[in-house]
Amino acid sequence: MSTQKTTDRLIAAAAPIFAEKGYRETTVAEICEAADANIAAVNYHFGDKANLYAEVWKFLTAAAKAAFPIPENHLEVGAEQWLRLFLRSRLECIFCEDTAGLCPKLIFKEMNERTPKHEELFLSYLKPNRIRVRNAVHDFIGQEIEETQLDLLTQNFMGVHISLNAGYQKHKNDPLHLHKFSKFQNIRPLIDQVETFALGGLKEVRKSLNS
Amino acid sequence: MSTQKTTDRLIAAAAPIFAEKGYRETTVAEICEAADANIAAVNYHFGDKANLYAEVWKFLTAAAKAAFPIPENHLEVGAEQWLRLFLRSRLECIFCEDTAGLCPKLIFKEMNERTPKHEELFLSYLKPNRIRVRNAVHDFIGQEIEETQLDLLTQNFMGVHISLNAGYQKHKNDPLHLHKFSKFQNIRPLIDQVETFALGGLKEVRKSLNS
DNA sequence: GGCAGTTTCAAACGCTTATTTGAAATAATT
DNA sequence: AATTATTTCAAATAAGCGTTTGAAACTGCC
Repeated sequence: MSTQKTTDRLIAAAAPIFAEKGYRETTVAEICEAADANIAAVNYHFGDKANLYAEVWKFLTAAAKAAFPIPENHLEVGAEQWLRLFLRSRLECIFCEDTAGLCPKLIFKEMNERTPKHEELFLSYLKPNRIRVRNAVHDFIGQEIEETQLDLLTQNFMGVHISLNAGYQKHKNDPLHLHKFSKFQNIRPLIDQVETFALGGLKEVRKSLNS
Repeated sequence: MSTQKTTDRLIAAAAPIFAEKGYRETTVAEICEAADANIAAVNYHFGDKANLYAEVWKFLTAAAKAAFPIPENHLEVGAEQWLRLFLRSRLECIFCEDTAGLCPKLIFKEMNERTPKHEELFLSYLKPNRIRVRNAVHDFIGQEIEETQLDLLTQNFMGVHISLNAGYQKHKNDPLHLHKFSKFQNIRPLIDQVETFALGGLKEVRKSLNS
């Protein structure tokens, strides 16, 4: 039995389970078992399962932010540099194997599950970041561009790390070899390559908008 | 009451529901109601819910393939051209609004749900395509490249349409404006832009591998 | 030590949902 | 028309799971 308080044990135990299986497929029974707590502990301490889930989000997003910090926006370092920093930060987080690494997994699971807290989590944790990226992309393009086209481009840029996360998560039955991205391999050149791809895409679009 | 056979009505009714809500959140009760069939119809005709789900996959992947056909592989048209055709085919399918358009939605839902048929569906419908893309990307790069790097690049390329699909599916609470990609808008320039992004990324990586 | 407040516990409740059942209705076959 | 096979039906079954409950154990305070 750990010396932590029960609430902390529950959050810590729930995090990897929610990140692995998503909200719906995770049972409070298994969380309580993993936390060495009684079946009623979740409801007693958090009211219900959904509130615990929201606490896990708070916990993991904070962990990820602390582990891979980046400038608040692109104004100080410039659009291109900030986009690079953003992408690298996300990629390192995806491939890291400690608590912070659970954050992308959790987000990925939430992406196509409609949990009771979806709206709230989305607005609190995802939307602000997305707007920052959009602004940086806008600045990077540096010229007139349709709203829709800018949104599309932002989605494409974000998609680079999002889909990589997705592919990485399912490594067990991936037909390719993404599971080789492990701590046993030097991921630097891989991250470099992804950066090249993403920025290359942005540049090509910028170029096409000029002509 | 339709004149179709009950099995066909069940598949046709189940397709949009599974595509919208995923396997787990879909109940056989609502499928039967939508198909104007009795609650026991699914088990009688398909054995269980999972088998009906597999039939829906068969049905929708066939519909998508028929609606947006592409050459079997890149050997006839060349790697770059085939990759363009592949991407366009996928994008048009994502944005189309009839039955074929349900296929990407279904795939998207399956992506992070572990349904009883996951392995089987993955091997039958997803893996072969992925290998074709990988081969085309390999050819496009046209030089020595690490296995892992090639897989990564393939994932990046695939990710362009996958994440776009993801973003499009959740248009309702998307903080940006992806929901504007509707039939009321001319999607041609948007598809062009995505193509520019994806191919631009590939070219930049190819260039970097040369140096 | 005694007491109030807090936390833990095992059992039970209530709800949802996939599946089964056995009879009734319908279709096919002779 | 009669018999058999197939399909439909409403009700029942069974299992999973979030939540509640009320008693027991524990903690801090006087």
